[in-house]
Amino acid sequence: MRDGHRTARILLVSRSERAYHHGDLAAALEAAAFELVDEAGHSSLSLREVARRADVSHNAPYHHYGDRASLLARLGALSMGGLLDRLEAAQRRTADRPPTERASAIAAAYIGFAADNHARFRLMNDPEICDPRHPSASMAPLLERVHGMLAELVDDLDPQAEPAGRAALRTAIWGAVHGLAELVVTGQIDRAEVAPALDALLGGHAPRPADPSTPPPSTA
Amino acid sequence: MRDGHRTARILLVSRSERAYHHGDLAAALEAAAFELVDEAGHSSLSLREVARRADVSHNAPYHHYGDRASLLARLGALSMGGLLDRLEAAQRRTADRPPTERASAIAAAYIGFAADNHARFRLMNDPEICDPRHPSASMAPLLERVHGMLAELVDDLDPQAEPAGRAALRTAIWGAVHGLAELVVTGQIDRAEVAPALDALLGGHAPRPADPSTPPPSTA
DNA sequence: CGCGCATCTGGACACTGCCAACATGCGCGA
DNA sequence: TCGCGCATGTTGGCAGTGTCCAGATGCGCG
Repeated sequence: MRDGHRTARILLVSRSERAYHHGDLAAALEAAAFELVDEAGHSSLSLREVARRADVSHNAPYHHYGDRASLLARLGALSMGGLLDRLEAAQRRTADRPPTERASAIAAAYIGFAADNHARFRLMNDPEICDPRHPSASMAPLLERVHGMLAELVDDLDPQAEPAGRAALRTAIWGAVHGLAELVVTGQIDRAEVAPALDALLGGHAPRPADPSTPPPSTA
Repeated sequence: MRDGHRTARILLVSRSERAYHHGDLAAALEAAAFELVDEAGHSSLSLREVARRADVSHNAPYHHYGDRASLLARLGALSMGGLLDRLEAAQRRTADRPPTERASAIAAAYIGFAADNHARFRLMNDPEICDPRHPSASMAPLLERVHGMLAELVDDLDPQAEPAGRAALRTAIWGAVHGLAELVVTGQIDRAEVAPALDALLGGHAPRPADPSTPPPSTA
């Protein structure tokens, strides 16, 4: 440390040359954490490595997140937000198209997000991190909106079904879309197999498999 | 340690009163590991705790599994074996019934296993542990058999579809069943919602939701 | 100006996975 | 039958981790 004048000028700007207070450390931590998650999955994420990448001490994160689990829960909620953005974009893009096409577009968006964000998708579906049954789940309102979209969709697909049948159809479709996403993420099926399967399921015409109009979500 | 005669007689039988060689340590380690997995999920499993429960030194497991990942992979393969057992039992039980009923029974068995074994189901579906793309995946032959069952089933359900359609229907059904299981495991839907959804999906009559004829798999 | 408190720091502890070196005793060949 | 090799077990050690504690820093408000 102390070597005569001030402090050693290490390569570039080191922590010692920065203001003591960071400014927006929480965001920087989340960005660094997403970097790690995308690189190697959330199970190997280390709070200390996050702090290192944000160029702060190993204890700084504790002033923004009580513990590792809280950080991961936050990342999960952010990821769910990213998924929801894609779903709503697909919904808007097909607002004036027939229901089957809308259903296909939304399903493709769901699975596309999972395929583009393996690690985040697994993170937000890990019940040890984001358990919807937990009372303080910050994901609850987001899940609510996903459910809402699904309900609306199924109502459009089959307007004259009685309530019980609609509920059953809703969870069936949800399960199928979610399951296909999971199979892609775990590498059990190839992404190319998704569109035909969706076709078989919804009967309608699935949109082109690639979905370039919605870029992968940024960290923010 | 040394307190006069022999060695301290600690409560019950301690490691020091046991034969130096264990006999079947591998099995004991797997049993202890499954215990931990079932209690708190595989992410928090610690090799040292496994060794402690098997009453051996913290390094003994390394002579049976190269590292933590290998132990978990082994547990994953064992779990997959348990699932396969249930599926084949359901298949045998409905061998002479109509295809839709057989499909319902097998789907219910799949989801029932997941519901009864949350932690093991998650373990064997974690791509960081059991990646089917990995060449040395010991689960490959098991997955093969699951695929075989699925193929046979879909062929029975729709005998005169052309190959492409059958493949699509196969992954669609697989995805739906897998997705419903995942939704139950992550707590996003209740187990009771499964049967109606399967009904909506397969059209047929699903078997009773509970499935008492196949007890939960033992550790072995 | 000065005080409080959110923020950030280094140090410490218990725990972990894994490596290296040594101990034990079963099984097999001479 | 002996004794030697090697799988199986042991203790010890290292680096890395999550979390707690006590102190340093500096922004904002009286």
